[in-house]
Amino acid sequence: MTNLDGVQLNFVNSVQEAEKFISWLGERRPHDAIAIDTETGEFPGRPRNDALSPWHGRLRLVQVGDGMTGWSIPWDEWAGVFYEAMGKFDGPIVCHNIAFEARWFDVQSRWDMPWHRAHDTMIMAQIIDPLGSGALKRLTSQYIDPRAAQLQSVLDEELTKNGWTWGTVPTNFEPYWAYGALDTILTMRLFDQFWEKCGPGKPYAQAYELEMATRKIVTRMELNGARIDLDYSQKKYDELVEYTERVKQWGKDTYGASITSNIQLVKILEGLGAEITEFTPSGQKSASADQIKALMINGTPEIQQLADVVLKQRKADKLANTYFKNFLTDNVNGFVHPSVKTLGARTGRMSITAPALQTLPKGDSTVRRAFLPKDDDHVIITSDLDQVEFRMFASLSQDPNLISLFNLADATGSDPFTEIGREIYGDPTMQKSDKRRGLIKGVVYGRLYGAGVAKQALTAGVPEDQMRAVSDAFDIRFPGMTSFQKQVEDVGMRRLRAEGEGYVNTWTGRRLPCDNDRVYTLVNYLIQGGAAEVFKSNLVKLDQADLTEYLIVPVHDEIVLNAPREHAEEMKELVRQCMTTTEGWSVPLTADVDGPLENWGEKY
DNA sequence: AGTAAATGCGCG
DNA sequence: AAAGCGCGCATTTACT
Repeated sequence: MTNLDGVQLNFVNSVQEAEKFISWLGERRPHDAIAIDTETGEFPGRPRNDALSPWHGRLRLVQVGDGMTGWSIPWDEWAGVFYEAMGKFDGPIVCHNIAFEARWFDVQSRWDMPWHRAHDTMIMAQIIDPLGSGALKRLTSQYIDPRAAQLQSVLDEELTKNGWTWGTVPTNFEPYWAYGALDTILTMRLFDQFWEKCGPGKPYAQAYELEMATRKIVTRMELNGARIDLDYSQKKYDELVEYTERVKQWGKDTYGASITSNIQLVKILEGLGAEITEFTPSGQKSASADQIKALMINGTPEIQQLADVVLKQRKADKLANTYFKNFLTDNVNGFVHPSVKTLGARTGRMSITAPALQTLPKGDSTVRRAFLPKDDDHVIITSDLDQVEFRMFASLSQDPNLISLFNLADATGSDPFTEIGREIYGDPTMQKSDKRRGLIKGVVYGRLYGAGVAKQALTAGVPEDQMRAVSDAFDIRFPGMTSFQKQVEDVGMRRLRAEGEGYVNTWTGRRLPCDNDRVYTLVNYLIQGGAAEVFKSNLVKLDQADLTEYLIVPVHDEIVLNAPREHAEEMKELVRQCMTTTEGWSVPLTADVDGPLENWGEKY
């Protein structure tokens, strides 16, 4: 813990102050690094949320600082000083949440983030503590000086008192610019501490390098955006809303209650003689799709009709309001620019919001059809990793039989699950369409997620005895799977007892902790987290192949991209190579490529 | 009135 | 001995 005694906060609002700032910038300092931050706001009268979007809001302050001194520069009046300073400065630049700053500079300035010498203390914090909040305020209280939060509180009170927002507070209001300037100092203090764990030769060096490279690429994807067919989206939205409204009214007219209220729906169904057998986590009678589907099999004709209508209504509502509505409201000139957290999940997976492009329905093409290439000269191509988690699991388990079956499948171009099925059932004629393949997948993914045989049977929709037989056969044929799981859990338990926390380290050295009462989840974390890092490494390879400008969106183990119409086939081959990993694993981590497509939905 | 929790459902 | 992992979004209901 350090403290903030003696720090200096400055405001650039004159030629003299500007000269002092430029002179200060030339001084020597630890790491020769500076921190950069921005304050942004909505345009007066516009929605508050605009303050966070470089396409809707405006830059208000840009701040530069080191461990002891911070400068706030009002953007409208003194941007020139910032450009001059950045023209001279060639040392490391540290930000807290660099993606935010980089987007604003990209959209609203003629300065671009020099990623090759840039750092992010939020990424460092999330690697060091995957479960902690990355918020600067909290990190400052924990690592630097709890008093720093007070300045923020003063500012919050002043904003309220004066009726100001982030868009209307005067840039020369001292608590505002001082708060901004202090953030650079706090960022640099965090950097000093975190560098001890993330810098070259330190435990998290490889993980940090991978994350910074990923952040650069993914930020470019956010800026690229995804082109939306607005006419189609509007037409579908209108159709679907018209349908849902009509059905809801029918429910009211027929049953005098709302079929979109689950409580009321359960009452209606029971009134018709239905028996509810499913329950929610809190013990209430459930109106889930599974329950309703069961009623469609067992119920009276009237129950069946209602069940059918409810499921159709839910589907239409989901498509209209979760997808098409957001495409229409979120787009900027026909492109949606999603927000991607590159360390969104505790395992190191990414998560995407506004809109949630990782959750588009894949059962049919209705929603994905709305995603177009960026212009007429391009087409869409996509590339998916092949069973990446299972392949990593096989590789880590070092089970020779499992590994050789993957190699056999790859050599003959067949399906790994089918090869395993032939082995398990002793039936070399088994085909991919065989129903028993589902049980094989159930056992594999059940184990990857830590499910018991009962749950595996439930998911696969077969009797438990049948699933247990398959599971037992797995243990006999591939004993390495269970022994690997046991080993991971044993290490986790030992660490929990010795260090107070169970955890695994992925292949880059990243540390992934579990909840104390769920040590069994570590197997999944190791696989899921390791696969996320493999995928991120593939993004780096795509970047090194100069394909970043074509990238659209990452979906866990899939990348979607534009390809020049005339060179789609060459690009497919290049992408396939970048998405394939053969070094470092006993089973090749292969990838498939699809396209050329006129829209994302053509694949479905 | 605004926030949180519960519920349900979309994805890998 | 047994344990389904990780997310985001919309709506309804419960609570302050």
